[in-house]
Amino acid sequence: MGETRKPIPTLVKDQGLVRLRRGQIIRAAVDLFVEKGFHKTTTREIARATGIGIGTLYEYIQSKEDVLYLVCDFIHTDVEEKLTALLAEQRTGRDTLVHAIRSFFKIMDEMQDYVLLIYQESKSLPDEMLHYVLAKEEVIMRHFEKILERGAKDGSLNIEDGSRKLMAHNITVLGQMWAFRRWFLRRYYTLEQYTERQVSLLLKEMS
Amino acid sequence: MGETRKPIPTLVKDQGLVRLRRGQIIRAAVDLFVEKGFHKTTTREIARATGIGIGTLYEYIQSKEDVLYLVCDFIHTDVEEKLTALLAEQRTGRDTLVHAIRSFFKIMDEMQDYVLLIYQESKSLPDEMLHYVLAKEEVIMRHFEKILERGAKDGSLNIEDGSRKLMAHNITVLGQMWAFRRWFLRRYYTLEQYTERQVSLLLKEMS
Amino acid sequence: MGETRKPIPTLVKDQGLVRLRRGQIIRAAVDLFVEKGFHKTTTREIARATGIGIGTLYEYIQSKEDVLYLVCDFIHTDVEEKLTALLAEQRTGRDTLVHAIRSFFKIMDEMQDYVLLIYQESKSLPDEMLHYVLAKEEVIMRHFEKILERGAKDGSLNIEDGSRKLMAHNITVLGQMWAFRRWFLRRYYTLEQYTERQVSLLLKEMS
Amino acid sequence: MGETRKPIPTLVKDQGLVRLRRGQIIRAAVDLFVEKGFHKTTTREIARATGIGIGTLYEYIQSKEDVLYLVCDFIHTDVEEKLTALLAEQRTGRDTLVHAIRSFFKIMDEMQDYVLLIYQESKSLPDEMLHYVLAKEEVIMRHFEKILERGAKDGSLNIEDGSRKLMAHNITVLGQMWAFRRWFLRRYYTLEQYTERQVSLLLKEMS
DNA sequence: AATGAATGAGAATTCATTCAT
DNA sequence: GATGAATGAATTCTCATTCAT
Repeated sequence: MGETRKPIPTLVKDQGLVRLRRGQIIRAAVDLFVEKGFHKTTTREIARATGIGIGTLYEYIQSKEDVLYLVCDFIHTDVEEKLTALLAEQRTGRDTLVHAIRSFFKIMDEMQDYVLLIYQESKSLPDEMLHYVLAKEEVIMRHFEKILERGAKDGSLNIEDGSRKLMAHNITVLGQMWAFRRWFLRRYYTLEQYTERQVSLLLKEMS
Repeated sequence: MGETRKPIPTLVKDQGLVRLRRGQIIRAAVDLFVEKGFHKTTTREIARATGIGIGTLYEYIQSKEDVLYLVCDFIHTDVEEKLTALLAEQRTGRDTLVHAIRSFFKIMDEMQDYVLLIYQESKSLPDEMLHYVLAKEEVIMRHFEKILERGAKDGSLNIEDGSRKLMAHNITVLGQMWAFRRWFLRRYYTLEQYTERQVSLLLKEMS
Repeated sequence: MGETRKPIPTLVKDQGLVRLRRGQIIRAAVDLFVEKGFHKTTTREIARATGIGIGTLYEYIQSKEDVLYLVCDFIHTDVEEKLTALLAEQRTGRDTLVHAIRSFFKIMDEMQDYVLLIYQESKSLPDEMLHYVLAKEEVIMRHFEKILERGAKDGSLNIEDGSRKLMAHNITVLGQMWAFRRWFLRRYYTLEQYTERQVSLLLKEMS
Repeated sequence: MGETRKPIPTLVKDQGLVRLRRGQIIRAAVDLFVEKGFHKTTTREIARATGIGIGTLYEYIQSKEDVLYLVCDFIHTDVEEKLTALLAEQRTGRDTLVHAIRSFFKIMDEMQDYVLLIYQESKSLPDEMLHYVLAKEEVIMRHFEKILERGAKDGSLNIEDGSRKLMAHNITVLGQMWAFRRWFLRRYYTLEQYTERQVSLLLKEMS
């Protein structure tokens, strides 16, 4: 597997400092992007919210798109870390899947704004960066794929090989939709209701 | 039920002319938005592609956002019309649903670019316009809801009342995702495969 | 002979207006460039001095370099027109040459600042534009070349073919140097003295 | 005669070190200026090419213009040194002149880029520095003036006093033009041809 | 003496919108 | 109704210079 992250050039040599400042930039930018969207956020606002000068901002990035990429990457990494942590305690087969779905939906709920952000703004990324972001998205899907694979092997999940990708895709998408279509879903379901019904739907297919 | 469309003010009195010119504007703008996105498309480009002067453009709209709204509304209306047409020949119960899903997925496939457009750009609409767009989205979902209702009544679909909204939502979303996540799905499935597997998944829940 | 001028794109359709406004822009810019140089003149200053808004300026040009090109082209055209006018009354042979040199040196004196401008700023032009400017420079040299050719033919000037380009070059350069090195020459010579001595020098070679 | 060089203030006390570092700076900057021009070269680039930090650069100079001055002065000094060396073996009268011209033209050929640099960028110097640079230019002209004077005295050159400055000026300028107008001259003459024809032209005047 | 992170004034350019014709 | 020239606020990004370490 190749590199999973595109390195963004910086004029600053001290790598520790770069990590620190970029962390500050990301935290400031993510809120602004959520609030006003990428296009309506100005670089000056990002700098001000970060607590640094506009000139300093450009010591750590090369273009406004770089900030968007850093933000997208940060969100994906965060999702993945949480997912990985939650899946550390690996039970077997079907149980793992149920557990994973519940966890993932919960994460999607917590990170609503960020999920939305990626869905709506990642199109503004330059091609190459977009590829990296989509690759990360796939990494997340592959978590579910692996669980499905395990379940198929130990006999607790009944799913043919050709449907595995699709099922992993569905799980991911239905989780993200809790965030993306909250304007609709929240009117009729709580997170728990939404989760349990989707779990039931998804498992019925695989019984 | 309230108005289903927000009237956009115009300086021109002749209603026929307004409809004509706006049609031209929409057709020009939709292609530009698909190609470069809403923000990167300029009003000048819209006017040029429409074949009218920039001043004339502003006789028919009041702001660039108006164009985006007209475009979104046009797309939704198109989807709905196609859906309505395809559902005119109403069979009963489960058959109708399967037919509807297949039709809807096909429409989503044909209108890929437009689905994408709405997913990515509707956030740029002013609040009020966004509400109208989301309301239209619901109208589409309600099509499926009604079919589900009919199926429940005639006994051919086994679905409890509380799950109906969710199911309609899932159908809609999974259809849209064929367009939105084509970068992934196309690698593994054809439209037919995707459709049949999703149909099978959705129906198993309701057997 | 190919096109002698590079067309600069404009957003304004009315060709008469374009000529008018560009004339205003050139007149404003040439003074600013003479006074502070190309790099230290801002586009806003050019707009202000022209009496138009910054946005309007960019309706008539595409970049700051365009203004520099327009200015360089204007100066060259001006020199050439003056030269052509002065040479209309064509005497023969050596007389014409003497007359031409005197005229040219006088023009160089009148246009000192502009000659300087071209010598110092034309390097800031994009490659293609620079070629057009150098081509114009050659057109001016060719005026002298032709006179030399005529003189050689009618026997009043003794110059071999291979030296003609060089001689035309020398005349042009020594004229321009009256402007370019005024900081030195003015201390010791008046324009008349400079002219007569150079004429004498140049003619001695060709006797 | 006054000072021939403007002292540039430095924060560093050790004079030897100053000379060393400034030498490095000049060598780095001259190439950059030739390649991209003064304005498009950044101080950061100069520092990097010199192999020192940007902070260190400013220990040895006070402004970017200082670097330009150091570079111009270096070039002039170089020209002068080469000229002086070549003229050490002083023959008499007319021979010396011919020898000097040939040498000078050769130097101009070797230093093409640098001659161009001075012609195009010295205008960016602050007034006072510009005066020093022009003074150096005069020093070079005076070399030729002296030779002409000697030739006049020993009878080998026929030139009246009032023309001496002009003749020295012409020699200098025609030499520099080999560099400055290479885009034209190179098409028709080699350095040797150019030199011999100019020598012949200049000497005819003085026979 | 050396360093390089921080800075912010300033620059070119864009673009939605207006309004006189 | 149609037009398109005029506008200037807004935006991204640069870069010479400083100063604490």
